[in-house]
Amino acid sequence: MVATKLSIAPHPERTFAAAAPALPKGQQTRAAIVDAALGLASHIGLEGLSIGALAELMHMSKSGVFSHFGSREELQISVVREYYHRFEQEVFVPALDEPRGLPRVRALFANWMKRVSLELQSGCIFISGAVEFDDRPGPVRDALASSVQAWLAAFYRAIVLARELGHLRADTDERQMAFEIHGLILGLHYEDRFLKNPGSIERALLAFENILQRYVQSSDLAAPTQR
Amino acid sequence: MVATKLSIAPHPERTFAAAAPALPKGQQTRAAIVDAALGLASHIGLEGLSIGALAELMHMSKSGVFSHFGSREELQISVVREYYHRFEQEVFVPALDEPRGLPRVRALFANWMKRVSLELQSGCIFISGAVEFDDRPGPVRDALASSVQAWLAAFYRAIVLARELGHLRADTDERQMAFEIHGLILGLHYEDRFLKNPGSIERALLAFENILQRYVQSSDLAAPTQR
DNA sequence: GACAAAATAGCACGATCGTTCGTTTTTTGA
DNA sequence: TCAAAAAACGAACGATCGTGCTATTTTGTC
Repeated sequence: MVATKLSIAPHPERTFAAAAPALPKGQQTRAAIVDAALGLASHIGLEGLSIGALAELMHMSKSGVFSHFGSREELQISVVREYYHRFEQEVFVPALDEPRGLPRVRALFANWMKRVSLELQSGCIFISGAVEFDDRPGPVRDALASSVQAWLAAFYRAIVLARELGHLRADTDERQMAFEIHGLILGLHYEDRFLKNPGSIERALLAFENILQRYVQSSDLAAPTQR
Repeated sequence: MVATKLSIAPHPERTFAAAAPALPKGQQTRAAIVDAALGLASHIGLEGLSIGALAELMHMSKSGVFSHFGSREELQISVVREYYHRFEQEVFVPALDEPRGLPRVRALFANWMKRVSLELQSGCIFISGAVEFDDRPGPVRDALASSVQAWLAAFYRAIVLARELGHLRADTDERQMAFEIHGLILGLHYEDRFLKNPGSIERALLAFENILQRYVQSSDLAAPTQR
């Protein structure tokens, strides 16, 4: 069985429209709005997203922006979906080039780190959104949570594969390992972005190697990526 | 022997009990407002704090609440300070009863976990606040960041002490160890509170033991707390 | 119990928010 | 080219926000 895509299903109707790039004007500006909204939400959060500020940024009227979504919630959901799509393309897809098992786990983590490192200047809506919506049920929370779960499940599956291939110790608890790596990413985001602690990236990389040392078969401990 | 004043009340009493040393009425209601605001901010965040909602909760007028602080910012700062004070009393102070070194590090972590576990139902403003204010300079951010830094520095010092006492390996990187433990707490908060993943507390406890195993002198690896 | 001071209430302000509605402009397809 | 459809605009709404005023009530002190 081949892992092709993360399990979440984005826009099914978009797949066959790729041939003609002549998108209708509406979809075109809608995409531009979502793009701008994504940049805005990265800095001030999904809750901080305001249609007025977005309209000003787009040189449009409030109602012009609004009409593309019908509600603020729908705008937020569109932003979450777009963010997820980019995350998938930048982090998950390229790692499929690596052979299954430990190399792919390493690639997934490396891409994840690369993305988070870039986001230390703007912010990650998977993290800020989690805080904003952990107590607020609704469709935005659902979109956010299912996106994060899809990514974490993909990462988890890569770890399971690595154990099955004998790259990890047979008694490896894959959920435990995924938990520890996820925590390390969150620690990096917190300590660099909020506390402005220098050296956080290096600490996160080292923490990953430390975790690997505990779970990997000693014979298979491949050298970490050069730097 | 003359009855001496206990520094700490033997049993929790209502804040407005008659035994209080005659606080001026103003300070009294101010404290009650901060208490209510802390509860509110735990759920909806420091940014979600609104004076109107707070007034309704207190059965007071908006201006009555407002006059105690002079600005919303001052209210937020007061909440941060109160939260820090409680954190210090519940997590840091009790751990001083444990002997220096590894036992104290264990106690600090155990108290930290106990507190976070309780907060999984409400929320931790050191975490939500970090996301809300990571990009927003100002006095609220300063109060928040210095509070967090004070706590993390205290935890770091306990680790340094443990290494100096020979409880940890001589080559222990204390900042690295503190980073890894902090990340584990953040992972617990994220996965339990937002993703509602069961078993997160157990994973966090196990992650702590895993980290300890890496840094502790093998001869000094005291048994983890019974359960 | 009187009186100054402190605490609280009541009201209104300007600003911003998401949203609705009717109109005008632009795009689209035959 | 032209009419229908889609897109964008502009103004207004009700609500909520923090905040500044001036009264009114409550408190603490002789």
